[in-house]
Amino acid sequence: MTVRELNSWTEIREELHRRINDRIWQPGETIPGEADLAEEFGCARTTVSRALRALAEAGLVTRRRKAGTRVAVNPPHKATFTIPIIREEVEARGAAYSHSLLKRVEAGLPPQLHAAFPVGEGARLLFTETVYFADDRPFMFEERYTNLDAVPEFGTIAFDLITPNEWLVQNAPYTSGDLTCYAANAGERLSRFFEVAQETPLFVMERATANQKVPITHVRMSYQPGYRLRTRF
Amino acid sequence: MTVRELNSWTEIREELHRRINDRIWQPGETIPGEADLAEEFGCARTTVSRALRALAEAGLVTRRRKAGTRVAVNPPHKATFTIPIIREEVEARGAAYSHSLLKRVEAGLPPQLHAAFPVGEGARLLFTETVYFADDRPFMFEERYTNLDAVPEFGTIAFDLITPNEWLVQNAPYTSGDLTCYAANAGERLSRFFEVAQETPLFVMERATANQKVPITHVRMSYQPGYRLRTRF
DNA sequence: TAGTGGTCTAGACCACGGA
DNA sequence: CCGTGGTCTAGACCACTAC
Repeated sequence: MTVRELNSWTEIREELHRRINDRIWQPGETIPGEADLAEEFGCARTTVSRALRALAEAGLVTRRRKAGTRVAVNPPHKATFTIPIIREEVEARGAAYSHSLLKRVEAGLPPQLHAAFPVGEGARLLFTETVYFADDRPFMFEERYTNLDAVPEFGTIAFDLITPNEWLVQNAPYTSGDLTCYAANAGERLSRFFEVAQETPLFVMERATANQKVPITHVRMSYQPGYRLRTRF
Repeated sequence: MTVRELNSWTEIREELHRRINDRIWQPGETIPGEADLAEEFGCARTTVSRALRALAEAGLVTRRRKAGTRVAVNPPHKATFTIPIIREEVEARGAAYSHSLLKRVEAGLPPQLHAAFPVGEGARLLFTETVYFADDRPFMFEERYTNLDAVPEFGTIAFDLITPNEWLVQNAPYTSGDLTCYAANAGERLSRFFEVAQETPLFVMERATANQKVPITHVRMSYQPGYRLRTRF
């Protein structure tokens, strides 16, 4: 059997992927080192390294110095969601986009949010409430606390043309964050907005962002009934 | 001002990240080419390339040949969820794990799943229903259709020690998939399992996997009331 | 301590795609 | 066309860590 020379890292990645899928290398087994594979494929070690790094990022193999590269036993299911800008998401559905600022007031942080959004006691927070529409029907309901000590300019914006979210995305960079998804009943207030029963289940996302440990904003987004967050992998 | 020489790709990534955060390079602006940056930092172009690739994967910049590298205007919010093995998730909470197979029958695919799980008409499907417990309290309820034409051996397994999911993870590799999250009411059946009102909102995930376009399995996972899917970025 | 992956270099060629 | 990013090479040194 003649081994075809593979010299592109994507080809090598696919070949290694195939060997794992076909159980040529068993789960938990240590596969040959970079140098050996490079020799087999007739390419530089760097190229093999690139392919193996891609497989490691995908979770198919685990790599450790000295111990070598092993086929993952339980390849973790990883899924990357791209949280779209609401405006783009609505327009992608072919609907007309609009939004409306319902509330804008300096307020204290509800106690239950202290863990998720650790601002100090004396922090100045602006609370905003925004509804996003698709074809004049409510699409998403947003409740947001923003740290004015971190982004003072946020307090001076009229959110008629731009949304709080869009302004923050463009003007308040963040370095880390936390995202949570859960299900909740619409309840009294949201049931009126979405014109459904109070017991209607809604998909809710909460996101907190921070810049170098300085809390920027915390937002709860309640989506219209039937909303689905979807991704392929 | 003396420019400190940066010769590690992570240092360079951080420096470029800082310049973007500090608006030294405006959103939408084209930043210097790899060769220029390499000269500035006193390192090889490969190293700058590595740093820029990382920023591109994070969505902070967009890169195109000839056009160069631009600072992203609306950095997309990306979040990677790691869908854990239920056994590990339960044990990570310090609870005792167990599971129970409730049902196991060859069945046809419900019409509403045809879009998400495109098996042919004559496909042999095994339907399994499994409850996962944490400390003897129901944690997750799983309804699964598995394509026996793709993984015949699946039909011969007694799922007392291993769960359908674990068996598939270890024995049926997949190359692509689709993940959907939404909120749903418990309804009659699940309300009895979780011992809650029928109107209780539950967090639901549906996952379909395929190997080279051959559908493998479709699973709906309904989590206990109050469950939250969480990730940091 | 020795073996393995991780990284950096200097140079080269190539592929894409804007002008 | 031709500039830019994408990739490959051969070699070197380093960092981590299992043994």
